[in-house]
Amino acid sequence: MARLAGSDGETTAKAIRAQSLALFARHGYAAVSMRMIADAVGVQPGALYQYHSNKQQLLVDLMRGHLEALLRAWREEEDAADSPVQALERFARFHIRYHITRPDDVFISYMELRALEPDEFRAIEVLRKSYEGVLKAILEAGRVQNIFSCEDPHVSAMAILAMLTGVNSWYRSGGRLSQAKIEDIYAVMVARSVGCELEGRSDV
Amino acid sequence: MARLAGSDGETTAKAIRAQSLALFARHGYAAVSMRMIADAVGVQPGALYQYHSNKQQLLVDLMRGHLEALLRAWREEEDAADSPVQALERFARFHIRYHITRPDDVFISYMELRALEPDEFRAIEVLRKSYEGVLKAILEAGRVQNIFSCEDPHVSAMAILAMLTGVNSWYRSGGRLSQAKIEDIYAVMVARSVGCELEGRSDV
Amino acid sequence: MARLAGSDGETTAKAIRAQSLALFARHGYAAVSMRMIADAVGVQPGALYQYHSNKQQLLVDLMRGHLEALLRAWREEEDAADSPVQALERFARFHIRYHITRPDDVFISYMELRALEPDEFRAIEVLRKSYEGVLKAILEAGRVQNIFSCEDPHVSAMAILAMLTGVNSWYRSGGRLSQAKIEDIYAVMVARSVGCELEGRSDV
Amino acid sequence: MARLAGSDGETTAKAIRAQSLALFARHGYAAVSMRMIADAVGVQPGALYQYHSNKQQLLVDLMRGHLEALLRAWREEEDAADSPVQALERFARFHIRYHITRPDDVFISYMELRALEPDEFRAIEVLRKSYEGVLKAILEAGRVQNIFSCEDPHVSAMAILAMLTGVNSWYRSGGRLSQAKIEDIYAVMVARSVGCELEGRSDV
DNA sequence: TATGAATGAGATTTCATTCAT
DNA sequence: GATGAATGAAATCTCATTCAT
Repeated sequence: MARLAGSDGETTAKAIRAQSLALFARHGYAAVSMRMIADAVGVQPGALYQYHSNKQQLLVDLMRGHLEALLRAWREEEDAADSPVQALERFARFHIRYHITRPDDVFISYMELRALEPDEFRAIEVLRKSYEGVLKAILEAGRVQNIFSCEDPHVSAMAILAMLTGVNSWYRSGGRLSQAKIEDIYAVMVARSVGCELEGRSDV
Repeated sequence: MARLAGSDGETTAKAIRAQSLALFARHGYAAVSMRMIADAVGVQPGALYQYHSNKQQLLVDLMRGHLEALLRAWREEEDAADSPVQALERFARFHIRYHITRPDDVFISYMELRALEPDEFRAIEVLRKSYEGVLKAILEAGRVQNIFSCEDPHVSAMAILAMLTGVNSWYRSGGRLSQAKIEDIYAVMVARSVGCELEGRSDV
Repeated sequence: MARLAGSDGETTAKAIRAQSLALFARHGYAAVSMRMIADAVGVQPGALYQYHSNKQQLLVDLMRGHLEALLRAWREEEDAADSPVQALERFARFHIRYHITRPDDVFISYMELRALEPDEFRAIEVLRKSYEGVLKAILEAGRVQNIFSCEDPHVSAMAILAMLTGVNSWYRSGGRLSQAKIEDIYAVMVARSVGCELEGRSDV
Repeated sequence: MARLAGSDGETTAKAIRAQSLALFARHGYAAVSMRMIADAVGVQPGALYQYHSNKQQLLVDLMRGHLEALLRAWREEEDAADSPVQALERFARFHIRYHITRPDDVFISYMELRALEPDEFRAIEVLRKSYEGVLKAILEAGRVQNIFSCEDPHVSAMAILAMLTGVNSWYRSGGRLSQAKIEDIYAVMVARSVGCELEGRSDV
């Protein structure tokens, strides 16, 4: 019919983001239909096209939103005064903390890259590589200062990111381990993986 | 038309496995149609139903085949005489070696669990947990002998598996690093993550 | 949002007529969406419904506007003192001149009759037959005076109108032939088709 | 379900051609849905895609089929021994006879060119221009031999084709005039339009 | 007078699957 | 063992239209 009394574009836009994120993460982009999203939002499928020009663009908008927010958050978190060891710990803790609270964004931004058409893929890859570059720079700085025993910063960065992001594959909030404890455990493992012991935590 | 001269069920069966594996890995189960698989194999879609009763069962057959082969391979690899440190290194090297050569099987067996219907999911999970149990047992053995500094064998096992399997996300055969070198690097990182140094390799 | 400063109903009405005419002529009524028209006009689709109650009525308004203007123009052009030959030449020249400058109106008024619902169709047919009657009357007058060799005025009228209107299918303003030259050529052909030579133009 | 007992591809293919031709001619390409065609044929819409890869290709197949058959038919009809006057009469009679029995093919092949995408349009235009070239060659031959008073063969060809094809806009089989009589009338008009009288027929 | 949000219907097309041959 | 023809359901997306603002 027409606009329902009280309906509001911004509210609908947020609901579409939230519901499509949850559905894509749970079932995968290809397995989620626009009808499923519309049902979750409480509108007809056609209404989704007022907000995203097609299904692919909806996915792109979710990914771009996540990666841009992630990069902004790190820029606020980082401290130029950190030593490489401090920077590595800060990064590990930040990564876990940021990712653990947004498992759906994380999952689709890493797993649904294959669903992107070439142009969209390239645009998103730029953002993703930009974040990977943060960790690589930290490792490289530690390596040239002979603080890290890290033969190949690229491989180490990939391994560390895989390990850190892997938390999301098993973490459930309210589970046995607190978020802070998980940060502690992983910070130590990350440091050790480049040959460092974090001070005062050899007991972990 | 009837059977083409020279067409052969076993050949077709293998081609279906190979092509569906590659397609599911590249695009995801939901994004691959039976027609795409049939085209890749060189038959009509209806022919696929001579080998797998439906699309879901085709996926299950691929996963079960992979996981059963993986467990068989480990049983041939393991050595009851190993110390926990040796066992951990053997496991790390085995995991990388086995997985690096079967990236498609690995990928779909981890990523397409969500595409399984409940009954099929449970059956596959049993196999998967059985393999995770191998690593957990090694870690637990090292922990009780005070060889590993490993507070929580379950968390550590998940972290290590994530890191090891993560190789597949960036490894390309013929790349800069040999498979043996990658095994070395990861064996050291895995050992360090539980507080051990592998002998004679502090230079890695 | 309310009315934009400076927006003006009459301007919009004219723009809707101009743009819908061009789009219907180029792509056909059924292939043009209200959204396409709105985009061309520079308004939202809903705004179109302030001027025409629905898409069908928009088409009817275009056709009626054209046919009524055509009949008015002929009434101003015709000369009761003409002989049948003069009247036929006048009609041929008028038809070409009037139609050649309004190709879009002409095209949709002839081609989109099939898109009209029965009631609207009948109303438009009355206007169209009224114009065809003009030519038929001229031919009939020439026939009864034994000036035209024209066995069947109806068939001849249809043939002549098809030929004359056919100019629009290839004429492009600024092309090789001037409008006046085209009028000359067709006036001669029309006259000859009923067995007459126009005076002083046997060279054409 | 599956193939119905007794269903047969060639039968269905012909039915699709016949029904889509009739529907496109009556309502226009854009106004006809695949569902309408499927209903007329007596199959589900999806079955149409076994015969034509999409709606556009269905239209192209209809047009190409018509134009190729038309050119083949003329090649069998033409007689190299004809004088220009004889050739012109033969062409006029052939054109009317061929087109009058295939009004739907004719209509869509001339009117739905605008519905073609650029590549398809070019391919069809080649065929259409090839047929126009037949008439132009006849006119040109008569002009250089000073038999036809025809200043511009291209314009005359367009005018004559418009007139001849225009028959389809009013002819109904079983109507007042026989097909032979219509051929006679038009043959005379066409000849006169280039300044010739057909022998023994000045009475028409 | 016009917008912005939405609807309900329907468009084209693809899908997994079936089964007579 | 495989094809070729078809189904019934569902996918993505567009459409004309409505109406609170």
